[in-house]
Parts: sequence; structure tokens; C-alpha cells
Amino acid sequence: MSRMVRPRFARLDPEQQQAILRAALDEFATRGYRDASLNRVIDAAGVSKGSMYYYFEGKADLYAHVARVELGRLFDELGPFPVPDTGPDAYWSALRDHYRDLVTALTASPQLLALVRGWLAASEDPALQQVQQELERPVLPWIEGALATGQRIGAVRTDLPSGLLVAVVVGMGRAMDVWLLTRPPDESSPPDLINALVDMMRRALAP
Amino acid sequence: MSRMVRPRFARLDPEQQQAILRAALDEFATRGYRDASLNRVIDAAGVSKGSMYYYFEGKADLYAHVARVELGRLFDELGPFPVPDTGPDAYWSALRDHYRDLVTALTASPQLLALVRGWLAASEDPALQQVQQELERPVLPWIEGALATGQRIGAVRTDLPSGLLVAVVVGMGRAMDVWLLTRPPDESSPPDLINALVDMMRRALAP
Amino acid sequence: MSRMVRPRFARLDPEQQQAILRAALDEFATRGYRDASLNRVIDAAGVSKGSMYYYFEGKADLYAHVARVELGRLFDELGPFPVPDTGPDAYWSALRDHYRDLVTALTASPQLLALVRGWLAASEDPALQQVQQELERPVLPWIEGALATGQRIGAVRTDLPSGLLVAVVVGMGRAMDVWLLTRPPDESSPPDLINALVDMMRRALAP
Amino acid sequence: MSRMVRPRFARLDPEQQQAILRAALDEFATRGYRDASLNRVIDAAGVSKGSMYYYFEGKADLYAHVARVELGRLFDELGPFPVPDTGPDAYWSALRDHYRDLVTALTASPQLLALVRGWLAASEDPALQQVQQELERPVLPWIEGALATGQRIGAVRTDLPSGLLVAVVVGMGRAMDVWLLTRPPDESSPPDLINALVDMMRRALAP
DNA sequence: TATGAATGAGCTTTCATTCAT
DNA sequence: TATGAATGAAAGCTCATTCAT
Repeated sequence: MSRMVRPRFARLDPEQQQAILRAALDEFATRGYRDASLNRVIDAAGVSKGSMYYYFEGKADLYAHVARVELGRLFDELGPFPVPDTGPDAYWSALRDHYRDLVTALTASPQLLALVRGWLAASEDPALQQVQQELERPVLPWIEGALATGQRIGAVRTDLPSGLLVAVVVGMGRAMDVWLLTRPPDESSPPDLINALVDMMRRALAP
Repeated sequence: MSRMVRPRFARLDPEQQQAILRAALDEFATRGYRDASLNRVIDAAGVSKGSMYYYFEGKADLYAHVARVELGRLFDELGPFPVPDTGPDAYWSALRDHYRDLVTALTASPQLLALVRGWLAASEDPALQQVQQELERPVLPWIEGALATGQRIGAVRTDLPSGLLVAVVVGMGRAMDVWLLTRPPDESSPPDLINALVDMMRRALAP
Repeated sequence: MSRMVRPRFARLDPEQQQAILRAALDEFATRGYRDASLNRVIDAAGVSKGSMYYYFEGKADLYAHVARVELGRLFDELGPFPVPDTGPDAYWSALRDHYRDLVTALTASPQLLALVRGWLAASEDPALQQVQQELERPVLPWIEGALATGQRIGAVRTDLPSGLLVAVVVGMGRAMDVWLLTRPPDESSPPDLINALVDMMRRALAP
Repeated sequence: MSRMVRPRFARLDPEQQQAILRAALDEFATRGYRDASLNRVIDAAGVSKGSMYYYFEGKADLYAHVARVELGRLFDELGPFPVPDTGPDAYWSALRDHYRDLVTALTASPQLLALVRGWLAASEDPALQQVQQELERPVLPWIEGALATGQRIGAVRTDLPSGLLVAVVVGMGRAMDVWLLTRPPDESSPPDLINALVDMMRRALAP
């Protein structure tokens, strides 16, 4: 139910693990969870149907694993958010840099971007609720931590529930995502966009 | 493909039109576009399958029509955004009131809320992309208009592409949606939340 | 749910109806309800899968229809149980004749026999309970009617609940079924067996 | 194929034997032979799949073993049918007592009851035929013995093949089973039912 | 205009069994 | 003795769409 990774899959030949994960990531990113077809994943990965169900408990379990692995890799690359002690300016500057890294990483992997977007979309499917909540674990705390740090050094307002601030940050981040995907590339340079967005975040969230 | 309304359906007995729209709205709101079943809509509406395909070109077309009608009704109820000439304070105050009306209307109709949420979730399905863009027509212009008005009277910054501003507004609005749905009701009064959110919007968007 | 016959199927070309019923009867009789495979029925009948599910709501529905038709045909052949007014001897004699006819009809159609046996076996499957109860309608009343007649003319005891008497009759009838199927045929002539069994019934049920 | 007990299993740690038997009995009683899943038994028993197939030849073999053990235990508890020499009345009285004990034992163990019922239901599955016949070995002889005793002391008729008498006894016994399970409990006291049933048996089987 | 019969591809999941180690 | 990885066949069922009438 909530095992981190099925030992059966972990014990599998890494090459085959990769094949399965690649195929699943591709499928989930391309079609979204609902439209993703286990059959296609199975075909693409070159695994037998029985084996797939031997490794994973089902569609949701496979999705959870893929998302967990990919998001984990993303946040490993980003590393922890550094805590500048020198004041709000340094804080927002560091946040901007960190955010830029995140955007860069996502831009480099459209599949990962699609996965994240699918994950951000609240799911009505009860079967996925549990998975979603589990996936929130690594991501939301990161944002919460960054906000808490900001509040500690006086860079972030404290008069609103932190959950609302988190939601606003996510929403504004998503805004840029939408904006970037709607526009044709190269029209406006991403760095400027990021600056603008973080600037707006600062205005909204500053005390 | 992209006709506004199929004349065939428009010519239909209004009572039957209502039956179909009600059934479709219920299905799409309850299950989402992907999981919605035309068969169920057909059964609930009491229409023949052939007729349904005579009125609409398919699932996407029906969805487009339902969304168009319902969103149109919503914005008709809200009416146009009044243009206060007396300055930024009046502008943001009016916007807050308008926003409150929107939230109230959505809260009053869970089906409509579900439809809007489904519509906000960016879809990867190529068949829906077209529909989504079409649906943006009534909504985004409203926001764009409101922003343009704000810019004219000096209440909204002009140093950023208006599309980005629109995206930010939508994202922050969605943030509150998420926030409201995540929290159990009655914990914090919606009016306060709306005030806080519009306040943050103002901070982000003010010149 | 409980429609007598799906109009869709009734409207079908009688030849195709026959093909489907034959295939289904064969499958259900040969394998029993649980092991019966809709796929096999579909293949044998030469129908598309979609059509089968268009005609019947599912496996249980098809089984209900087949059983209903076949049992109905059987009881139509047998006709009503005549009510002899001349006393217990005539009653039990008539019952014996009627019973002999029933056995003859069942012996002539092993498939029907298998179907009846499967139907007599109380099912644990909740999905079938409803079907079973529906199928009991024509059969049990027949037995109950015959017993009631016997009680009226003093040929059947009245000191026990009639439901128990029915159960005993069914159990003893099943006993002969088992006996007939276990032994190789021709060893003992069925008429004698029937006489013996009805005699035992009379002893058990007489006042 | 038909070895009484696989030595491999007999040599196993008794505690593990118990675990397997318990899990298998539970599964077979709950779901019936057809719907029983070896995988579930294996999980519940905590045995490896390979071991299970090392101990038993397959599903049917496991079922045969479980049924053999449980029925054996049941008849061991009941003990042999005492042979009263004092005449028919004592014989039928003893039989009634014995039958009451049997019903009591079955009522006390729903699992065992379910197993017996599943066993009584004639199976079409060729793979089970063999098992069923094998299981008849301990049960039918018991009944045959009781009947032979009755015939010897003049309590049971001798003008009919004993096999038919056995079938009738089983059928009538099953009748009560059906009757007891159909009715809500407590409506009529089981002791009375047993008296009535044995009375009917006596009428049918007496010379 | 209107109907509903027809369909095949597709879905997720379960299963008993084999076999190399 | 003991293990568990691997598997293919099979299951029941849903669906959007087409098309002859």
C-alpha cells in the first residue's frame, strides 16, 4: 500500500528498471494519468504483463513510483534552499536564483514538466488522492521551509496563514508555467520573466 | 468543428435542449472530461444516440457547448466590470467586490465550480486543446479588460506583458480555489480570504 | 435490472437469437455459471463482443435469460399438474406420472439437466442471488401448488411448514438425479426408480 | 495425483502445516473452490509460492487435503454410529441423536459448513470429479454403515438398492440444510426440525 | 430529422503454473 | 528443500463512433 519501493522491482536488473521507468514516464507525461495505458507502457518497456503486475500493484502504484523517483531526482539536483542571513534582499535574490534553477531543470525535461503539471492538478480520483498526498511530502515542505525562512529574517509577511502563502506561490509559479507554454519561445527571455515573477512574489509576500 | 452552436441543436425543442445540457453538465462536472461517458449522458437525457451525434460532433463538441453555455451564463450574471474613474483605491475595491461575486456564484454551484476547475487544468489531449482555447475566449478577455482598465487609470503596472499579468491573476485565483478546497470550511471566513488575496494581487500588480 | 427480456434481443433476427441461446446454454450447462466464459459464448455464437453487451447487461443477465427460456419451455411441455379429486391414491399416482414426464424431459436434454442442477445448487454469489430468486418463481410455486393440492385432498400432511416439505421434495428429487447420474444407465429401469422415489415421498409426506 | 498425504507436507513443521491449512480452509470456505485464489492462500499462510507447489501438486490437491483433514476431524468428533440391538425405535432414536450432533458441529463451524456445502454441490469440473469421489470415501461409508446396521436390525427397508437409500438420505439432509439457511434463525427451533426430518426419513426408509 | 443496432479496440486486473537457482 | 521471478492466457466489461434505415 504505502511501501516506498516494491523490493521486487528494486531487485530487478537496473537496465530493465530504466526501461520500465522510461516507458512509464513517457506515457504518463504524454497522456496524463487517466489516459495513460498500462498496455502501452508494457509494450514500450518490453515487459510481460504478468511481470508488470508483479513489480507494481497496479496503475496508481506505477505512477506513484515514477513520480516519486523523478521528483526526488529533481529536488536532489536543486539541493536545499540556502538560508541567507543578511536580509530580505539577499533572501529574495537567493530565491530567484533557486527558482531559476528549478525552471531551467523543468524546461530541460518536458516530460518532467508534464508530470509536475499533472501532479499539481488536483485529482478527483480517490485512488490517486493517497498517491498525491504522498508526493506532496517532498515538495510542499520545501516551499514551506523557504517561506518560513523568509518569515524568520523578515522577508515574508506573517499576517496570513502560511498555507495560503504556499498556495499563492504555487499558483504564481503555475502562472509562469502557463505563460511560458502559451507563448512561442524566444519572444521574451526567461530570465527576465523569472525576475518579473519573483518580483511580483516579493511584492505580494513582503511584510 | 468550431461553429459556435450547431444550428441543429439550436433548433431543437428547448425543453430537450435543457435535458441534454443538464445531463451533460452533471456528467462532466462529476467525472471530468476524460471519465465522462456519452452513453451515460444519453441515458440521463433520454435522447437517442443517433440524435446526440446529430446535434453534436462528438464528446469534445458537447463539452465545448456545455462549458460555453455555463460560463456564458456565469459572466452574464456577473455583468461587466464597472470602470471606476476615481483612482486606484476605487478600482481595487470594485475588483474585490466583483471577485467576491464570482466566488459566491461558483460556491453556489458545485457543478459549475467543477467545470471551471476542469477547464483550468491544462489538458494534454490535442482534441481538447482546441476546445480549451475556444473557451478562453469569454473568460480571458474579461480579465484582460479589467486589467486594461486598471492600467488606464494607473492602478495596474504597465511594465510587463499583459498576458503575464493575466496568467498571474488566474494563478493567484486558482491558489485561493485550492486553499478554499483544501481547508475545511468555516475555519476562516471567505470574505477575509478574498480581501487578503485581492490585497496580494494589488501588491503584485500595482505600478 | 429485472426486465423480463431485453427488447434489443427480442427484436433480433430469430436465427441469431437461437445461435446465441444455443451457445450460451451449451456453455452454462457444460461449465457451470462460474466457469462459463462470455468470450467462448461470443465466439461460438459468432457475435461481436459489443453486440453481446448490447443485448445483455452482462454474464448474469445472459444466464438469467437462458435459464428463464429453457425452464419456461420445460414447464410448458409438462403442462399444469392436474388436480385429482378422487383421493390420495389418485393424487400420488398423478404425481408419479407427472414426475416421470419431468424426468423423461430432463433425461432427453442433458444440457437442460445440467442447467437445472446448477440452478438448484444454492449460489453464494450475491450477483446471482437475485437471478436465482427470479428463476424460482416458476418452479417453486409449481411444487408448492402441487403440495397444497395434496394437503387439500388429504394426501399430504399439514403438521409441518410447507417450505420444509418443498425442500424435502426438492432434496429427494435431487437424490434421484444423483443416483441416476452416478449409476451407469440401463442397470435399473428408471420407471422403477421413479416408483420407488415417489413411494418414499408419499411415505414421508403422507399425513 | 491421489496420494493420501504428500510426505513432503507431512514432514513440515506442524506449526507451518497449521498455518497453511487454516489459510486454505478460510479461502475455500469463503470463496468456494472456483473463486479461491492460491495466491491469497499463500499470502495468508506466509509460505513461498514455490514451497506451496512443493507440498501440493496444485489447487485441487490442496483442496483435497484440506477437505480430507477437516471432514476427518468432523467424523472423529462424532465417533462411530452406535449399533443399538434393541430394535427400530432405539435405532432411529440413536440416529436422530447422531444427526443432531452432526448439525450442531456444522453449525458451530461456518467454515466447515461452507466446505461441506461446496462439496455436496456436484462439480462439473473434471479436475474436481476425482477429488470429490475421493472425499466421498469417509462420508458415504459412514452413511452406508448406518443404513446397513438399520437393515440388519429391521429398521430399514431392504427392497431398494442401498445406494438409492444413501442418496435419499443425503438429499433429505441437504433439504434441511437449505431450509435452515433460507429461514432466518430462531424462527423454528432446530431440534424440532431435526425431529421432523428424521421422522420423515424413518417413514421413507422403514420397511 | 431521428433512430438504435452494431462493433472492435481497448481497458485493468487475476490467475495457476513453471522453472532456474 | 526452498524460493520467488516470470509469464501468457484469460477474464468481464466500456466506449466513442459509424451507418443503414
